[in-house]
Amino acid sequence: MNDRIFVTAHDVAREAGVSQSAVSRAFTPGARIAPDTRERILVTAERLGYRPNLLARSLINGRSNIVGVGVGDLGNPFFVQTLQLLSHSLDAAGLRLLMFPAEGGRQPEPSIREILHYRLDALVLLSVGLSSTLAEECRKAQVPVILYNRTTHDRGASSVISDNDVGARTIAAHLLAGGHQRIAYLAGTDGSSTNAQREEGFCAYLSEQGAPQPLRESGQFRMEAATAATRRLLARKDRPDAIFCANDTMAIAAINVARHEYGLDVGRELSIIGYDDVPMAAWPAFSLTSYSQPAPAMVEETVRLIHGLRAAPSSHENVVLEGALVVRGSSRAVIRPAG
Amino acid sequence: MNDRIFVTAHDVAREAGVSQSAVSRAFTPGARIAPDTRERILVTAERLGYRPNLLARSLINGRSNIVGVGVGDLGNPFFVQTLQLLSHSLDAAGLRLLMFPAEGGRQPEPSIREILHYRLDALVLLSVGLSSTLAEECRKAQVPVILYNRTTHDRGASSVISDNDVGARTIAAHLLAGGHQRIAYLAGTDGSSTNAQREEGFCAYLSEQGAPQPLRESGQFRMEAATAATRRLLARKDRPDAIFCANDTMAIAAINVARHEYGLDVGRELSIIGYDDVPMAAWPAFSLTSYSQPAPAMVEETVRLIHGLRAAPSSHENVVLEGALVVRGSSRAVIRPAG
DNA sequence: CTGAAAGCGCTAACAG
DNA sequence: CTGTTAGCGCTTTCAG
Repeated sequence: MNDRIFVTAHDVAREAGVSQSAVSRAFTPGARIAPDTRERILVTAERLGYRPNLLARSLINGRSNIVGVGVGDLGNPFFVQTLQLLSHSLDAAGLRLLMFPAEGGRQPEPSIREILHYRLDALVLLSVGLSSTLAEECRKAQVPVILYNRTTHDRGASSVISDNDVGARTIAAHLLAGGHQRIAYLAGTDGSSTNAQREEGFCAYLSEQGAPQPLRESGQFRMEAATAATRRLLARKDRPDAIFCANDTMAIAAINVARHEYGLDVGRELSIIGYDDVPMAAWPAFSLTSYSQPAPAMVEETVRLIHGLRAAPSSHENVVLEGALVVRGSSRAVIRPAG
Repeated sequence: MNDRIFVTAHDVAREAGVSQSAVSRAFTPGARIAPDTRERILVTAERLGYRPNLLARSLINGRSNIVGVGVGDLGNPFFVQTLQLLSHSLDAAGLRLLMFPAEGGRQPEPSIREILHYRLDALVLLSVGLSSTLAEECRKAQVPVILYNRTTHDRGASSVISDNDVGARTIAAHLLAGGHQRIAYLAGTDGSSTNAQREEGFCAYLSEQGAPQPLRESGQFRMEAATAATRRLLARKDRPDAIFCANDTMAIAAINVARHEYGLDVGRELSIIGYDDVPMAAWPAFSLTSYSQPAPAMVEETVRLIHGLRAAPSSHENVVLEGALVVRGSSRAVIRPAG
């Protein structure tokens, strides 16, 4: 089955007149080897087109230098941005990114079970839920898990999120300050910690301020569902004057519907607020008020966690970072003059 | 260095009272093994939390089942879409996707040289140029290369593109039919085959029809550069009445500038046409006329090529698919009545 | 500083 | 059908 087409350390050793272990040492950073021997070996290796087989290396030290990344919805620019940042950070840290599609948070799909068979240094789930069976599999396989933009009660899994409670409360305060009377909440995926925290914080703040509870529709964090949900909201007789969307993707969908289907002046007749502050939110076409999640810092923390977990695979840590409200044209900041 | 924390086939064998090779066979699809023996082994393995080490397996059959994917700019939705499709297709084919960041097409960056040390089944470059040194490295490492949305004269590399010449000519015809007088071309990255083909086809058609050559600015296929380039075009005294942008990302940038900085009525005062037909192009906020590249078919072809190349690593193939013009509101289809 | 030798965990003949 | 035996290509003691 093996075609013996690859150049191996043996080939180089024979050609350079040294032992195979000398070749290995020449390619190992801290190894004891005479500078000129090393040089000779490297030259020979270059000439033969030799590359150390990382698979074999990983087999020995039990570490692949590969990080698995489960990605749910790439339709969401926030995760695209995160993936971009993460790929660069991991790359800089000498780690490889093995990506696999991961829908929903139900059963761990076959691919992820498969992926665990590599000796992953860590598994990062980008806004993908961690089922308890998957958590168990990872524990068995000694693969540390890091949830990104999600948390879990499962001990043993780490997580990196921003403070959704503070974010949601800040948005609620902003809307009340703007004098909005009929506020709606466009929810994300039910059962996700992200939606739960944002919804709870939002409702709690309104309640504390004596404001009525918001109308509620679910957009599943996705554009299509959010489009339908917004239509339902705007078709009501008691049409809301503000919609807090649990992420920017849904907020963009809401703007599209409000502006192009209902001809509403977004920012005056209807305030729309998102969450994430994706690059698109700043485009003049949307000018979306949004609560910014610090993606670069979140990714940095993720990579820091990965390094820590490589040393202590069974430890875990839950990181919460601060975000910030970015007010733009899609929301009214002050109370509109009567009439 | 090795902590011996993983359960191995030996452990399972001892526990189940069989040989280690029996365990191997239990996990190999077509292997000759008694059903009940297999069952017993699988149960024991499950209990101990055993997983075959794919690294070791790959070491033997010289094939990692991993496909490397070089990604340049994830700011471009077309590549996000492609990455999404590709991750699913590869997954369905039982292949893993090892992603790495790859800027420009100059020197092969360290990470990609590193990645080659895995026994990749193939290397897919998403709109990333293939330098001749990298091509050489891949040839030496026996890793077949597939360029996606790019071509190269380098023999040995395969490619999957859509017919840029036809696409560009179709757009030119559409603009001429709309009676446009001062046409501009917003170019992509200089030196990329993609831009070269689109520009040549576009200019050739105009020339053949006796129309003047277009104004030209470069937007490097990116939003920021395209924004600046559009400003330069629209600041001219002889402002163009149509801009063909070499991709949708630049077209969106152009629309933003035209509409929000110059207050132009896009589609009437100024026609803007893109290329790729990304999902966003269909949003009412943009309603962008664009030439659709068949991403699903292109990805399908890519995966088909990967399979073929696994069998015959040194062969290669260049695939060209057909696209289609999608006319929307950002361009005028018929000649505007005089006055 | 260097070579010989013993594996890492697994698959693939080879006998039985 | 199953156990034994060689390795895959590399790193890492252990002698020298």
